[in-house]
Amino acid sequence: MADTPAPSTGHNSSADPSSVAADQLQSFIDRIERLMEEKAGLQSDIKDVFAEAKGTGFDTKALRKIIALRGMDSAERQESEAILELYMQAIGMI
Amino acid sequence: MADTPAPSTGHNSSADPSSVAADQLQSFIDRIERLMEEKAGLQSDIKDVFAEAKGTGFDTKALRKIIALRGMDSAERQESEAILELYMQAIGMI
Amino acid sequence: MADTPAPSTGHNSSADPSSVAADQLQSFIDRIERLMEEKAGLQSDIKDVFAEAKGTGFDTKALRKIIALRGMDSAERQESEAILELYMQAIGMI
Amino acid sequence: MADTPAPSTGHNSSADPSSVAADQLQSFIDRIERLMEEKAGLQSDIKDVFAEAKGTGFDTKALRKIIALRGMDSAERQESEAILELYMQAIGMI
DNA sequence: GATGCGCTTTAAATGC
DNA sequence: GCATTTAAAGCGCATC
Repeated sequence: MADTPAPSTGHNSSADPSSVAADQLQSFIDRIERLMEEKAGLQSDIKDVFAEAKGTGFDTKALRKIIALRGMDSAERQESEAILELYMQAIGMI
Repeated sequence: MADTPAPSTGHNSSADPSSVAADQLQSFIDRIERLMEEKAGLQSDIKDVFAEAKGTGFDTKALRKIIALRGMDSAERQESEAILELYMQAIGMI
Repeated sequence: MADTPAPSTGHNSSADPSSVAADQLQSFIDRIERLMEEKAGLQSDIKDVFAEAKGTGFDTKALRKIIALRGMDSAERQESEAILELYMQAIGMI
Repeated sequence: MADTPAPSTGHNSSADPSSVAADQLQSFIDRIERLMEEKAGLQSDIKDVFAEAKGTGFDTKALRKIIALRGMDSAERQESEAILELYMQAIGMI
């Protein structure tokens, strides 16, 4: 995994800014890709847990909703509900 | 179709199946929330790296594009190789 | 541009099954693509209306929700709510 | 296209701002639902054509892929042409 | 009828 | 703050 820094040009003096930039670029890309892989792994784990819950008989959709509600602070939750109700009243749904 | 029967009051004898379900539910929620937090942490790390790259003078948008393209590359290649076969299939030649 | 080489070879006798198939294929593709374009146009119109509503001061998210609710029959709506409540009770959210 | 302003309540004084808003809301909802219905109709038509193609002996999956690939083609091409420039931007050469 | 996959749609994040 | 871009979720199809 050691990134062979091997500058292909060979004459990579520190005075050559574009090579430095290229190295930096490569480094940033590597770091980001690494983090993205880890993130994808976690995403996959989450998916697995949902699947397990489903296998145990839980309703996945409701589960997601609960988690979303928990993550919402009650203020914005009430806000959202208030707007919705307002609109529903306006068009006579309630 | 809810299989989950009457959720009852707080106290759980181990003979109470709905309490077991409640515990399971809580457990699933906890696990998922935990994983989501970790994921959010990584997301944040990624953001930081992009910010750092930007501070170093790189164009964030271009950087994102490069990473996306790198990720697509292998998949795309396989796709391309499959096209001909697909066409043949489509017109019933195979 | 379509790469599919037009079977315009003139000597396209009806005894050549693959040419017939190719023509049919082209026809199906054309019809589907045409319909998809129309669909995309409508999709775009919908987007525009949402944007207009937003410009008038409406909350887009709530608007979407109302439309979704209207499209749902009350039975399944109650069902969903019941499950959610059940779960919330189970974990002590209500 | 003439939007029938038709205030549903009937006794809608023009001095009541919330009624105006309600009318607007109703109007937006109607327009969106109408467009969505048309869209659903087209979707259904597309499905029918696929079914017909399948009945004629074509492989539906392959057909879908072909259409998707054709649609991607032009976009992809533009993307590809932009890559070089993007790379150059990314390493600060432009 | 249930699972997996791919596409559409929706929510969030970023940049201007 | 708005508008674009990107990720995630939901949905519908096809298959087994």
